[in-house]
Amino acid sequence: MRKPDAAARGRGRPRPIAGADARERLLDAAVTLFAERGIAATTVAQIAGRCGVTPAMVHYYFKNREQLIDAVAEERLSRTVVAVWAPVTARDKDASLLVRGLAQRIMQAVEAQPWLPSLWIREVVSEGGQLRGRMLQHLPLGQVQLFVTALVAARRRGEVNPGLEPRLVFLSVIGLTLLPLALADVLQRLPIMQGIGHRELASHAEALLLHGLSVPRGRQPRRRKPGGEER
Amino acid sequence: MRKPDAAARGRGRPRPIAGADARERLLDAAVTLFAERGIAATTVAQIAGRCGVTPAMVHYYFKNREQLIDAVAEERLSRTVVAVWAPVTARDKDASLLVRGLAQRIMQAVEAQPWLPSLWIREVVSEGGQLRGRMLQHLPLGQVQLFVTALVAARRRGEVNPGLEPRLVFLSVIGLTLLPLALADVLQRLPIMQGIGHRELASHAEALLLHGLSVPRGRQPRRRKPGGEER
Amino acid sequence: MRKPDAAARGRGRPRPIAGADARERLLDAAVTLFAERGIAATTVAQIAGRCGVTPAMVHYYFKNREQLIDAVAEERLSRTVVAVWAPVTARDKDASLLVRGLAQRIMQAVEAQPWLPSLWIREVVSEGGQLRGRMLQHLPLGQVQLFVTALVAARRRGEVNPGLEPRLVFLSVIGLTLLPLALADVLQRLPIMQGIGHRELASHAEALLLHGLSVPRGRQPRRRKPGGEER
Amino acid sequence: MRKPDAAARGRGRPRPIAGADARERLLDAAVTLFAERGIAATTVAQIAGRCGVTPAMVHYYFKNREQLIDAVAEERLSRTVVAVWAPVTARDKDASLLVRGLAQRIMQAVEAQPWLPSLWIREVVSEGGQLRGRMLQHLPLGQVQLFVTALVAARRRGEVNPGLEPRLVFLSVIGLTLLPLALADVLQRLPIMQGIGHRELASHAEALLLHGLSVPRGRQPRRRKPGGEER
DNA sequence: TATGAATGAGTCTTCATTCAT
DNA sequence: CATGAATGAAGACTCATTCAT
Repeated sequence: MRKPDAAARGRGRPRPIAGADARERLLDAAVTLFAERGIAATTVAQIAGRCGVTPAMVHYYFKNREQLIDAVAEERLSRTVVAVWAPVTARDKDASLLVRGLAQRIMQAVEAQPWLPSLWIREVVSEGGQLRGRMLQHLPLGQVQLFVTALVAARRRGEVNPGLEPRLVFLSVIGLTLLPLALADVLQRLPIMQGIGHRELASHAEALLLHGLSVPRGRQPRRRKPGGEER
Repeated sequence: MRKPDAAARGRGRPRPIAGADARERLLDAAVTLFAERGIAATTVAQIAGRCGVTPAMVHYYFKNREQLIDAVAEERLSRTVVAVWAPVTARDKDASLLVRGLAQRIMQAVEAQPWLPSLWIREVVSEGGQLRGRMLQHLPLGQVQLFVTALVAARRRGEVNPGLEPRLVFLSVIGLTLLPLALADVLQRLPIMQGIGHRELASHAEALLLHGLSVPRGRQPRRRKPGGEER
Repeated sequence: MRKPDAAARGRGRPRPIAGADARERLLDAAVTLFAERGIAATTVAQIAGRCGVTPAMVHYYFKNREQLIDAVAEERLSRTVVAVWAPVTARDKDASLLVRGLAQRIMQAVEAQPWLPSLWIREVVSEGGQLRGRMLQHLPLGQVQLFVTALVAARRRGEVNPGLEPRLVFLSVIGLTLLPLALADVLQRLPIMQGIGHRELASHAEALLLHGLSVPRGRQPRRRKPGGEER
Repeated sequence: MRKPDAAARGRGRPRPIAGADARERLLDAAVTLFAERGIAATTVAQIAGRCGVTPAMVHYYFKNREQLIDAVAEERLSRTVVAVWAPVTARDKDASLLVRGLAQRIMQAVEAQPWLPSLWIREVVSEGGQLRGRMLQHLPLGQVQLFVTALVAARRRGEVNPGLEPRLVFLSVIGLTLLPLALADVLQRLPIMQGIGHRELASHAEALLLHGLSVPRGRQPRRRKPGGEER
């Protein structure tokens, strides 16, 4: 257990494939382990072990544990976040399309980077998460702003449920996608949840989001009938 | 061994900071720190320090770090969870009321236990969370089952958006409440998010949930047209 | 060699004499080892080993290697320095007595603290010495100033070799005492140096200092005959 | 293996920083760093870095860290020592001239090799100094012997202060030159020591040494009164 | 109850050293 | 000559845990 190298060599695990980009492979191992057990609970030795190298190698490429985390934030998480938000432009007007697009890109990102939900939930969303600060700086604030602005406009035009707070919608999208996705593996183990996979999560979230976003009947412009809904 | 409280409470022994029993105060400190920085990043010494006692005392009361975590799960988290779910009974039929009730009780619980969102998000929802296993055993599965069953029935009666998966609804409630609440303190620091507090989060979530839960116009019973699910 | 404990226990070396002030014993071990091999070359484990305890104990008492060094500076070196300089008062006028007193107190200090010469030479005198900065703050500058002032006055009164720089005299004392003392153990191994011990070093230094300090004949006040001595 | 210089010198191979041979430049960097921070605190990488090469190059030229230190001793320190002692011959009889000569050559050596005082003080004089053993073997014992013998003779002839120990005189010279020189840079930072440079150190040391070496008045041959040694 | 002293097991980090290229 | 990649060994430091008092 002190030297997983010996154990790892010999098996079909990734071995020092000379020339292969060790740095990239270390980052992959790191991001996976960070998602699996949390950054705080992941040791440099574990990351190294996954790649069949010694802990010293990790320092060779990253100098610091801290800088390794930086690299994960910038070269893994950040890129994913950009990919999710980049398609949002000033020309997008339709609230439903915007929201559906965001949700779908998140689901796609998770398909390719299964570590995303757990890592985001634990290290960005949670108080004191180790990637919070790092991510705040790398957030595509411009796109988020566009997203919010478009929703505000649509709401003003009466195309969006007026009970919603436009600035919170993207958080709702995250809450309805990443959070259940982070729980996906436990769900599968629960007998009650049989048959629920990513596809089901996605369609549920989309149904809830899109209809929830739409304007309630009683609130239709011009056809408002009195009767206080939602408190 | 778990409860020297009763025995100790009666006497007038000298205590560093008069007040609640040491054991309870340690649990409070633990749950707070666990929420603030995560279980893995919290040392026994930090917990002890918060109560003005030595780490040895923590072992006196809990024997183990593991057992301390157990105690937090059972005597803090579990109770809160029960309080949230207990009111769900077999008699509840109205889906809206069920969902609204759940959401409101979650918000109330957070008001009293501010550590809830962070702790739940990081240690229960996240993969490998240290409270996952412990919570699964303490989940009021009976109530959850009632909740799901009621939704299934309501959906069958055409009172619920058929695009939704009844078994996922309670997850959606969590995703729309605890996740944004866990981010509340960061939001306050963002200029764009000025004016968003618990109240706004609650009303946004409720608006989204309740309307999202309702039946879309085109889907009203009696006017059901076959096929045509979203994707 | 990894665990000197086992080896050390059993022998007549200082063993965890319960109750005995471990902190003091650690400081003693530290100062000795620092003198023997230099601060940079002394590991925390070596210091602990000398006292028959684990390296963790060193951190228990000193938190840091750095703070251990601080403690050595303040609680060992500094005190010795004070003892050497404290007797200098504003009432001392006689240059010879001043210099002889300083030299003698240094020799006495070395008798009681054999680590003094090596430690001072390497860690205070040498460029980048680890005790330089720390000692500068703890130097009894007041006394040094008195010493210099007295010499300046005596020189002005014609009682001191005018070729000397009063501000450098105390450095000369150090150079003539601590430096040879630091070499004492090598000297003893050289056949040519047989019979030279502390006593001989002291009397040699004193003879050189006191006569060197005195006024050369050709420079006696009132009897000055021309003829440029000392360049 | 020691000298690829000759072979390399002829060619026009690409060098990071054109100039002296890499090996010589590494030695220069090493001796400088050794003086600045001590041998123990100097890493091979630091030495390499100063020359713009990789640590591996240091091993190419010196095989070992130990052998690098050897080379510094032999090819830097030793040469300087020889230069200082070489001029001492069996024909020198005058004690003053001998001592003054030694002192002056030391000062000259320091002018050309500023690393000398610190390196000598820390690594030769100090107990356990890393150059002690190496220097003992390279000391020009013959010349030292001549020096001592001449002083013994002069003392016997009544030309030298009889309170001195002839074998210790050269140590006194070192103590009065190298030790203050090692402190020179600190002194400059002290306001009290303003205006004290190498020149002042030299003249002070010479004044102290030469007069200290001379015969005290009361001790002049022919006027010796018995008894009455200092102390 | 409560603590101070003590430790073993680990974690991060540094560094001299090697080696294929 | 020269380097980048890689490592073993060690060193500082942390922490949960124990135990005598």
